[in-house]
Order: sequence, then structure tokens, then C-alpha cells
Amino acid sequence: MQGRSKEQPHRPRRQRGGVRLADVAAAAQVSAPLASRVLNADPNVRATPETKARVLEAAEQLGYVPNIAAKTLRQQRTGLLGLVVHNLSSPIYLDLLQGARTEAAANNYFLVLGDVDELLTDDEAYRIFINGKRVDGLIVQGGHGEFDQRIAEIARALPTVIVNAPPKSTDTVAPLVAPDEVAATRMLTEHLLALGHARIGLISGPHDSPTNLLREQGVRDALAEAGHTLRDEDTAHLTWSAEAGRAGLRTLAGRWENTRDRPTALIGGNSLIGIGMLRAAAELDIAVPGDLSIAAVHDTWISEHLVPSLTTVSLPLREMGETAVRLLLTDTPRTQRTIISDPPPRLHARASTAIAREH
Amino acid sequence: MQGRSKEQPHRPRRQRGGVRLADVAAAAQVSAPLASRVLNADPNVRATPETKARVLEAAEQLGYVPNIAAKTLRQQRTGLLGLVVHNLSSPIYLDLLQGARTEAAANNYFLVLGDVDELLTDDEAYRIFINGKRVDGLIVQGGHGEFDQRIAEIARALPTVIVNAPPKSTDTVAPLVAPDEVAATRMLTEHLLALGHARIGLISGPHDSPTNLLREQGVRDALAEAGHTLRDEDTAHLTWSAEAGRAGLRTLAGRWENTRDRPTALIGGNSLIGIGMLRAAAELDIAVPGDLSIAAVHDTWISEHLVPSLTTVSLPLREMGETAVRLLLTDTPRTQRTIISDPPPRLHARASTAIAREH
DNA sequence: CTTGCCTGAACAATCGATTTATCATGACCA
DNA sequence: TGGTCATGATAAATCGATTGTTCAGGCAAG
Repeated sequence: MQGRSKEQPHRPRRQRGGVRLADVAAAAQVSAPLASRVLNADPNVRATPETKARVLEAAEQLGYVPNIAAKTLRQQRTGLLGLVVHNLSSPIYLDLLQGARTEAAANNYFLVLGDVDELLTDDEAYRIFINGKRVDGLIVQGGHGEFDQRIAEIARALPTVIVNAPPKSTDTVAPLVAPDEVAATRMLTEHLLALGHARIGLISGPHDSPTNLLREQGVRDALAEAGHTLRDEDTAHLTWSAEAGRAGLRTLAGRWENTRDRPTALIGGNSLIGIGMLRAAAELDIAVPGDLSIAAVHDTWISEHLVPSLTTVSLPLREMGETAVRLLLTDTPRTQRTIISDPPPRLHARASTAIAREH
Repeated sequence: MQGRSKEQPHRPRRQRGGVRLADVAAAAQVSAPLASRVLNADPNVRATPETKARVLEAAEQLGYVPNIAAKTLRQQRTGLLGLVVHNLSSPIYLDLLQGARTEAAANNYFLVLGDVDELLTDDEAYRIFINGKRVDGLIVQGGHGEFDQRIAEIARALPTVIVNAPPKSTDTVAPLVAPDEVAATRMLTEHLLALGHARIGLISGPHDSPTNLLREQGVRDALAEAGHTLRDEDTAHLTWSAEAGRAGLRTLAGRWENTRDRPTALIGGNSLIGIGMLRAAAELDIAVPGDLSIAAVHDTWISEHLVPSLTTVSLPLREMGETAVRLLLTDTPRTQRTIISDPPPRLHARASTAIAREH
């Protein structure tokens, strides 16, 4: 047992890199370029069926997987899309993420996560993510003030699609994918009107945010058609959080001096606000839906598990994510604005809304 | 205004690729390799301070960002980590994701999302993600039966860290990062015991799942120390969902024939189950915490907004994500098991638990 | 019998950064 | 003056796949 005492006498030559195209080509007794063309089903390739079969066979045999870095370098295409999220803890946009992820996967793309705050504060991260050619395109959420201002700059460096809310600036810097916000709140309002509510209020996000303007519009439209109006004293505009919903309802309720001069139903600008409103109602001993009906925009997994379960309208977030990816992969004119109207917003009537009681 | 009428008379030679290292080197009047070494702060580089300054200056001036594909090809390192998630809609693991994302970013890494179901069903996606050298390492959630069986295979192909729950198989295939599950439920139980509860039940996930075994152990330990036991008729083991929590409480309540022979407090195996339990209690007119105290594992953003707000114990999910990334970046022996005990689980006492009432 | 065309395939260049090996220059010492 | 050595920098090879160009051979037409 003396000879060959070395422990690693003949490890296969290529240990790290796995199987290369050259290995496949060698096994199939063809050149690397030909193997590449066969494996990529190049329509212009001219090879006998036997040759093709040999190449495919060899690739299968060796478990060949193309090296993505090499492919990327040559083709200037990473197979990655960036998704810049604002607040991942919010349940609202997970569906959007899921939709984007699924559609990306269907095209053999993967998603890389970026964070709004990080990109704003960490220059290094920004450079790597935006300028480093790390991704082929970017999906960003509009409507986040400070970040909106940099979207134009980003869109110049990289194909970009904005989802959800258009930046405030008037010039269109990138294609937009959005839900039919107006239809959504209109639907909620009409639901409440049908239940006999006449005085309906709104607790929503910042008054001048693009999203709020649209959602508020939907409420106003539906009310106007029914001959009613949205009164200033029945609205509160804070942020998009549960805490804001709670504070908003407390503020409104503070104005209610008697049981007659007050709204019988309130709409929450998003599901977090709706949750906060339910909470505030419980704290203030306002019976829902007995004294007050509550409905909100966005249907999330939790809506039906709340007590009482929350009436909502669901936006096609998943489809928005899918569409955003599709637009990204088909380079779209930056002026294009896609409103997802199929499927339309859908009403989920639950226990938090009921027929208006006569005061 | 006739001359120069062409709109794009002299676009710079390199339009697509941006600034290359060669451009920087040329501007600084040095060779590309030297520029590379200076920019990467190679300790072995020998260059005069003036030369270094010139290179750095030129890079800054031109806005040079290294081409990641080229770097990756040469270094066999992508700068990406894969995070394989099971159900992104669940709020529970978002903190883990956030922790991982933050720590990755701090090391100039980015996260790519994979989906358990997709990797199980889509062979192409699996090959690209796992075998394609698309990522340098992988964080996977253990405890998802079918997927667990492939973790060993994955771990052979790629540096891997398992978070949360160990696969059932006894051999350790990759380092593990987990919270102190036993301490968490022990803490909840002790909180209830301190409130005077003596008979405490448990509604949790599948009985033989690794996570449940540990959580149940914590309950049993604390009860035993106080001279009590966990009765079989006070437990239900279904899935980890809100629906299961609801069904679990309904099952248990169905056994309660009089007000004396029943538990005064129940622990939910996770926050979803806790939410379902609150819902079932409301439906069954069981006052919480009057008739029944309810507490659950996992503190999420919603816990404090529920009615009543839910007592929970929070696990250090964020830190787990951070640690998982760190382990991945420092190639760790696969036998290592890291229990995050700093910070320890933390109790959030809220309105759903109260002093036990004498029956 | 040669020219020309088509088929089947190989050759060579390219993507951009890194890294190993090599070369020039000047200082210093014998 | 010649030789050694440290210093400063360059040349060339490499990572692996793709793509434009070229080449050899076979067959048909002139």
C-alpha cells in the first residue's frame, strides 16, 4: 500500500465548474458552436438529425446546464428582474409580488428584491442594483414621494415599469400598470348605497397622493349619482396604516354629538386603515355593523378572519404583477398606461356591512 | 440650420455596455489589470500613490461600475443568494425575509426568490435555480414535508442553510438556524400560569412536525414544573392555518359540557392559528379573555390590531434571517446547529389574556 | 470536365474583468 | 562596472457560451 499514497491522486480535472458546453461538444464529437446552436434550437442551424440527436443525448447524459454568467456576459441579458418594494411587511402587495414572480418564472426569469429605503440611502447598493447591469429590468412601486423623484433617473438607466400609482410629476417616464381605483371605491360605495346608507364617509391616505385622489373620486362619483355628496367632516386623511385608520375614526367620532348627525357607513382607503377602524370602533363601543358599517379597499387573507369579518373590494394585484413583467419583457413605449380592468375589482361582502338602520 | 441636421450624429462608440474597465484604464493612462487592482484595493498591488489617485479619479469621473457578468464569470461568484419560500402570503416569515435581505445587502449581496412549489413541480426552474450557478448559496425553510426530501440533494449542489425547522431525516445535510421554540411556548405557558390558569390547552400544527414537537414540549415543560399536565382532550393538531385554529377551537369547545370541566386558557401554535381561535371564540360567544384566555406563537403586525389584541411571543425571525446569510457567506460545517437565543423570545402581553376567573 | 451552389460543420472573435507570469527600470552594493 | 533586488507596470491567459465568418466536400448544371 505504498504507491498511490496521496489522498487526492486524480480528482477529475474540472471540479468547480461542472459540465461545460465544451464537454458536451466533445462527447458528441462536434464543435462547441454547433452544440450551442443545437441546444438553443437555432432555426438557422444546419445539422443532420443524427448530429442533433447526438448533441442532445450527450447534454442529457452529462446533465449539462449552461453557465449563466457566461451567457449573460455574451448576451448582455441576466435573466433577472428587479422588484423594488417599499414595505414588505404590508400584506397588501404580496399578491403583486406573487403575480410578478409567477409570470417571471414562466419566462425563465427570476426576481431580485430591492428595497426603496435602502436604494435611497445606500449609494453603493443603488449603483450595483441600478447601474451594475444586475437586472434586465425593474418593477417599481410608484406613489412613495421621495422615491418617485428618482424613478425618472432609474428609468433612463434601465427598462422600468411603474406599478400601482403614477409618480406625481406629470411627464411619463415609464409605462404604468395600475388597477381601476375609481371603479373599486365606486363599487364599495354602491354596495353601501344599496344597503340604504346615504351618508357615507371616507378615511384614507394623504389627501393629495395619486392613489387617494382616484379612490376618493370613486366615492364621490357613486355618491353623486345617487344624489348625495361626500362631506368634509366625514373624511380623514392621514397615512395608509392601521394606526391611521384607528386615529381617523377616533377623530370623526369625536365630532358626533348625537346619534342622528353622523355617517352610517365609512370606507377605509386600504385594508390596513380598515383594520384600524374596526379596532377603534371596538374601543369606542361603536357596534359594527349595527351602528356603523365599515368597508375597505384591498382584500387580504386576514379580511375574513377579523371580527367582524371585513367587507372589501379586491384589486387585481396578481394580474398587475403579471402584466408588469410582461411589459418589461416586451419593451413597451414609456407612455403606455395599462389599467387592469380584467378581472375588474371584486366586492367581498362580509359581516362589517349591513342594512342601514333608521336613526 | 442646415448642417448637422442628423438627429444622432455622433453617439459615443459604446452605447450598450456603458463604461468599461478598459475605459477607466485608458483615462488614467495605465493598463486594465493595474486599474482592476487599484479599484479592488488589492493589498499586493504596487503602485505609486499618484497612480492610484489617477485611477480612482478616472473611475469616479466616468461613473465606472464593474460589469457583474464578467466579474461573475471570472470569479465564479454571483453576488446573489437564493431564498426559497413556501408561502409568501403568510405574514410570519416576512421578518425572516427582511432580516436576510438586510444582512445580504450589508455584504453587497442580493436575494433572489424561489418558490417551494415551483421548484418541486417545474424541473426547468429547478435546474436553472439550483444547478445553473445562478446563486452562490441558498436559504431554505425546513419543515415542508415533500420539499425536505430534496434539501439533501440541493445541499450537495450548493451551499445551503436551513432555517426554522430541521427536516425530519436524522442525518444533517446542512447547517440549521432555528429559534428557541421550546423557550417560546414555555414563556407563553408561564405567562398563563402566572395569571392563575391551571388547565391550559394547545391548538397547533401537525402533531409529528418538528416544529410542533418542540412547541408542545415547551408547554409540557412549563406545565410539569407547575405540577400540571397537558391533557389530550385539550389539544388539537391540524394545520398551521387560521382555518385550522378556528376548527380546532370548535372541536375543543364541542367537548365542553359544563363550565367547570374545561381549560381556561389556550395556546395557539402560531399566529394564524391564534387568529382563527379568536374568530371561533367570537362565533361561539366565548368571551375572550373573560371565559377563555388565548395566546399564540409569533408576533406579527396584526397582533395588536385584533379585537381583542392578541397576546403573543415573538421569535427572533429577523435575526434568524441575518444569521442564515452570515453562515452562508462564511461556509459553515454542515453539522452546525445554531439556535438563536439572543435576543430570546419575547412576550407581548395583550388583551386576549387575563387573570383566570374562578369557575 | 469544370464551375457554382448548397449542405454540414469548424474557426475565430467577442463579451469584460481578473490573475498569473513576465518585463523594464532604477537603486544599491560589491 | 557588473550584478542583485525591489519596484512599477504590462502582456497574455482565463472564465464559458454565443455568433459572424469561413471552409471542405458533394452534387447538379453548364
